[in-house]
Amino acid sequence: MAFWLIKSEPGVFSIDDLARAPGRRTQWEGVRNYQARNNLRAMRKGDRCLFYHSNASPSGVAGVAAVLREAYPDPHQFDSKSKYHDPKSDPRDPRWSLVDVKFLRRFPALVSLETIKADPKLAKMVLVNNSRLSVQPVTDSEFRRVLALAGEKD
DNA sequence: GCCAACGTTGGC
DNA sequence: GCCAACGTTGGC
Repeated sequence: MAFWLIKSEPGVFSIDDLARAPGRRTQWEGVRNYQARNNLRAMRKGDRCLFYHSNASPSGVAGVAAVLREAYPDPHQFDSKSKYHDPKSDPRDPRWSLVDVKFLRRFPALVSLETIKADPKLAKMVLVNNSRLSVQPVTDSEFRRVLALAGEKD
């Protein structure tokens, strides 16, 4: 099993929104960055995702989701009314992908970015070193460390 | 709301 | 292929 971190602005879509969604699942739509897209395409069913709240006060990891369905073409790229529309994407070779994720759990308390930055064991996290990447890999030990900081067991 | 960091676009 | 201009992300 692999581990990832996925970002969402809680004002747009929070972990509570995921927990309330039908089937507690959602399409992880709108990724329009190639590195993030490649990470989506590398996800496998059952992989775990840290659900990160960005542009929040404070920002931080709010809980855990799981990959339910592996990457397939993001339908919004072909919808001219969508804000995710990409007129340059060819339907025969779609440029953008998404995965479906499902809610696993919400942490009792957010693991804030400040906490993560202050933790020597998390100094190499992509989050700390490339804060703009919206879908990023997380190592096994980083994942377990964030769970520990959240007061959770594996 | 500001602005640094970063990715993308397009002229040449 | 270089790089300046521009747009976006996201912390603060």
